[in-house]
Amino acid sequence: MDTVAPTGARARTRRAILDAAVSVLSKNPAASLADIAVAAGVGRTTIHRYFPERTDLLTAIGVYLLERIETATVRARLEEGAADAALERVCQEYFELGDVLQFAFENPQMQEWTDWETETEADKALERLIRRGHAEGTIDPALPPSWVAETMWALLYAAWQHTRTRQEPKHSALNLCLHTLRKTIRTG
Amino acid sequence: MDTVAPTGARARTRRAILDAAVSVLSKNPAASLADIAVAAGVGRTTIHRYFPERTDLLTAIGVYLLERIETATVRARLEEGAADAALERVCQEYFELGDVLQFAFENPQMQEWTDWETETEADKALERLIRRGHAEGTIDPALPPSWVAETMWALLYAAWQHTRTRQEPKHSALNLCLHTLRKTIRTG
DNA sequence: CTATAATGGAACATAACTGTTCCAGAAAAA
DNA sequence: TTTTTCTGGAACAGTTATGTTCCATTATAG
Repeated sequence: MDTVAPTGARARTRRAILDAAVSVLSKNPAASLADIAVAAGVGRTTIHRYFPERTDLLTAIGVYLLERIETATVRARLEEGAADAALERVCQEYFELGDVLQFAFENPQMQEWTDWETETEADKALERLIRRGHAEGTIDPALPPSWVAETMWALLYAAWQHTRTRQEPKHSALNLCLHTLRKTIRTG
Repeated sequence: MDTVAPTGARARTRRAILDAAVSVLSKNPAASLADIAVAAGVGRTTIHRYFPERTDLLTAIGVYLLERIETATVRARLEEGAADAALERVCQEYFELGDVLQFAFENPQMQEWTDWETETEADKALERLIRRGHAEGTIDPALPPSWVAETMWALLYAAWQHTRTRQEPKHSALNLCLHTLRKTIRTG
């Protein structure tokens, strides 16, 4: 029950709850804890054991998402190769986040639950990358770093949306996304 | 009290409720009717008079939004001039919708409240426009019409977001949006 | 095997929102 | 002014989600 020394079981159920919460809340932001409990295959009481109040769960989701974005960013190894290629790599990594993407977009209040506003490592790394692209000439210097980043997120959302409404396979949506991003950042 | 013959007052308060609802729900999709009533400067009872149940209000918002998008589309006069120029015009019109934009993005459930799925006149006109652009050569034929449309909406969202987080003035965000859209649809 | 940790479920209290009714007062129309 | 329409607020019942407590059961560790 302590927060310290999380045994295997505790860490596992905690994860299960968080994953289920993201999945359920991304489809219906107003879902109840009972809904989440069912999706997690867990008793509602158990959820309260891990997250005393609803807000505790929400803030935990916040840091969980940030972690996942963080690791995805690291995986893309932004410092290697040409900046535009690295940007495409990270775009692909983010695309794989799926649920997380949808959740973050459709729960703007997230920004209040956690320190979403304060710049994360991922944010900074991304900004560095784009500035490097500006210097290299592989990314249009007319586009501010923050705008490039926001555009990428927006295109990711559009791509995900595209797989949803149209029945299109994920890879073709991702291709459209990358193709569009490429044209967007191109110089000139 | 009848639905027919809406006197000036009735139409006015109805509008006030709808506007307040869009404004409030766009910031907090889980807001209560009491919150909306306060924002509208109206008693909660009055809301129930106009919209007996919550879902009635939500569906009404749905058609209201569709109407506003519809008129914005008409204003852009999509049939006139070059396709890419017309696309920029309609993008500007949509940008002006503000709240509506944010609301539509952050309430995906809207699609269940109303016939959001079924293609509207605006959707069809937009698709015709893009196909025309394909034929003219002013819009990249490699991009399916639905993707171009979704990209435009995504960029609009990004632009609006950009005015929010950064303090940037609206016009410069719109400029970035249009600039990016232009590059996106460019052939090649 | 035994002891501890972890879980699920029932039961309960509480709070919040929804939807309804009723009535008095304000606003508009006649 | 008189009449009709529209409105706000109070009061209420019903529903739902939340948060808590307790206990029996299962899994895990030692």
